[in-house]
Amino acid sequence: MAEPLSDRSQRILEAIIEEHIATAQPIGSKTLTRFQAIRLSPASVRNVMAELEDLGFLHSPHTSAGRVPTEKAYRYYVDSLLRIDCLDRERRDQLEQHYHRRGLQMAELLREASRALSSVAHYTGLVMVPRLQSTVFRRIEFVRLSPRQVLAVFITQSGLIQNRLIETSEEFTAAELEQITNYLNRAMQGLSIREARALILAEMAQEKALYDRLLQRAFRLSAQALAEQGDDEVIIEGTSHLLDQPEFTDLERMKRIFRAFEQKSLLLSLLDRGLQAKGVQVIIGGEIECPELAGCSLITASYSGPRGTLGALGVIGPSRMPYSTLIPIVDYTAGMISRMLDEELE
Amino acid sequence: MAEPLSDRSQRILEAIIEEHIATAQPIGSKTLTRFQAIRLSPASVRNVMAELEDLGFLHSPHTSAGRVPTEKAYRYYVDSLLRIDCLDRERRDQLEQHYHRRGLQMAELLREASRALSSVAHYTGLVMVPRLQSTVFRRIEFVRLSPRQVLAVFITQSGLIQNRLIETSEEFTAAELEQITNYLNRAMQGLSIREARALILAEMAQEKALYDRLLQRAFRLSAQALAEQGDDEVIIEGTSHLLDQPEFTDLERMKRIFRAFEQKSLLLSLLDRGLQAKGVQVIIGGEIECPELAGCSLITASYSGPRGTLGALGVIGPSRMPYSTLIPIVDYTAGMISRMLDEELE
DNA sequence: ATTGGCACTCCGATGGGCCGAGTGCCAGAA
DNA sequence: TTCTGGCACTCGGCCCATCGGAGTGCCAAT
Repeated sequence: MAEPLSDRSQRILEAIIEEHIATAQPIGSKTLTRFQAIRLSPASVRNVMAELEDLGFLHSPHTSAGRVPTEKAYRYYVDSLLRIDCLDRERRDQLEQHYHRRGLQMAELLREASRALSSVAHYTGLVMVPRLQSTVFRRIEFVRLSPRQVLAVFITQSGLIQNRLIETSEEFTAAELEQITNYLNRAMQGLSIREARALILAEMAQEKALYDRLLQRAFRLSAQALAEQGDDEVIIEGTSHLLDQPEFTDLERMKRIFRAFEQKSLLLSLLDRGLQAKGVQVIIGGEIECPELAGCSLITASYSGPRGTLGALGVIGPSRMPYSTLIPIVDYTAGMISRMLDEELE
Repeated sequence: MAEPLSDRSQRILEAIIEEHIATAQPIGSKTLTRFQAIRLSPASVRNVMAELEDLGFLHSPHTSAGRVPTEKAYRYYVDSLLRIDCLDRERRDQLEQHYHRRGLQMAELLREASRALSSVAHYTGLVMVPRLQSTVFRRIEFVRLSPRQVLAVFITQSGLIQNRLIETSEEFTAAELEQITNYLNRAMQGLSIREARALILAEMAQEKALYDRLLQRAFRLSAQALAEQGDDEVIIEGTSHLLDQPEFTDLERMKRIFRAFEQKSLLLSLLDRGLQAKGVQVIIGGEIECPELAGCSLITASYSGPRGTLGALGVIGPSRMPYSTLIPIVDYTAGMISRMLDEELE
């Protein structure tokens, strides 16, 4: 599996990849000789190219076209060749500008992040909204709206606020609600929403044993409040940038991609992978393991609040993407969001 | 301006429009003679067509192609020729299926509506989220999170729930917050959010006259809570259906449209127009008054909660759209949403 | 008023020929 | 052994000419 490419092969491969990323054209041997890094005749370059093709790094669309990098080449490039530039001043300023407005709610902040990503990167920005169920409970509050309607508001340690309208089968007085609120806030302190919910369901299972009628009702109420709820959890911005890519001439392919974008669960599972690793992650082409997104790559990074990882964000586009400029953008954005969440929540 | 088209001209115009909507092709005289409604020779049809072209209803892409309806033709068709079919059983069932899940929050309900519209109509669905500022205030509640953080939750008569995290410059005790809550709920009963905000700002202007220190702080707090806030107010679903339209071969045009979709404020102003009228409204081509959406049409209808109009929804796509099937779908969806909102909120 | 006929126009598909870019291979230079 | 210049070859893209079909406008006949 280990292919120790010679220094020369590496330089040529790198040049081909970068040139192809820039022009979207197949690259020929003569073009390459114009690079200073390559002081060789076209013929020599051709030999190397033939070799790289055998190794699976290049592909010829047809006999008399140049060569195009394969996904394997991009993988190798990202892993071994790429030196990640520091984010240049101009782009950094552009990114910063998006966050001037302070005091944004988390939801707005994340949307702004997606916009920032897409507009600075000129690619489609994705941001995964934190999964409520795995964040830590902080506070719950009930507001009585009418005899049979209660509004539950709960806040997580990471600052997510969620509210839920509950139709109750029995009435609660304001005083009862206050009692319930106090009890629950004590009982669920420090648990994740998921744990809190499990706790309540467990208690409810022993309901017969519960002599305290109020408690019984409290449990029922809070179970409803904490119920799993699949709100849409991926924010996509800048899909129109995809249309500017030359790859776009392939209509069918574009349709596939746009359809994939409408399946948020798909994107969610992709971003989920970015949650695992610490730094920036690059998923290339087939690694996405999703036929609709064939030929696409994804750059993701996770962001965190004061108490650990919250979610992931990134950009998506054709595999021929300027990894060296996009990686710092994604990285910086993730760091920035993390910082802003830290500040905002105590 | 009144052009009393002869019965024969009308029938021919109608046939051309419907055939063009179905096939996306220019229609020739011979094709038309295959319709039973038209018992004429191609030559006669040609005479009528020439006439219709002079009147501005038809357009020839070039000499030897058939004719294509102009926007004026679509306008005339929608206003005078179209008989709106009742929504057929199959489509109605499809729509109903989307709303099986009960107890949705309004935001989810609206998203589901957008999905339903797009998937049944095979067009792009738009739903405008109710404008908070113009809905009627029902209840406000403050929750103290930390010494300097207060969560404001307010609910409108129409059941919209909004929460806002407020950083306070001074501390509030729980008791103070409760007092403030009670006062505000009394003072703002029955006002729109906008009015409530105006009231508070007016009171604050006379701040010097306020001897009650608590009241003063209450005003400041609630002004922050009710501050205008431009959350994104249009839900778009099913953009990929646009890609299935034959018009899509015109790449530049599609790019324009997708870019327009990213400017939510644009769509908002369009849907706003739908708010004025009572029933279904059709906006055709140039009437949209927006160069990015040239050649597009929009079908909208308004939906309402128990206390009046809340927002608008609809579908958007190329002007060559099957108005007769889409209008009932939009109409039914608007009615359905209104009904569900009625039920849900008392 | 309607229709059949006819000449005309123009698009789009088809196919040949040419050009240029790029390749592989080989023999000779370094 | 490694590199390079040269050469024959391949193949896609472009230009152009041709041709058929669809549709039109107009006119004379019914």
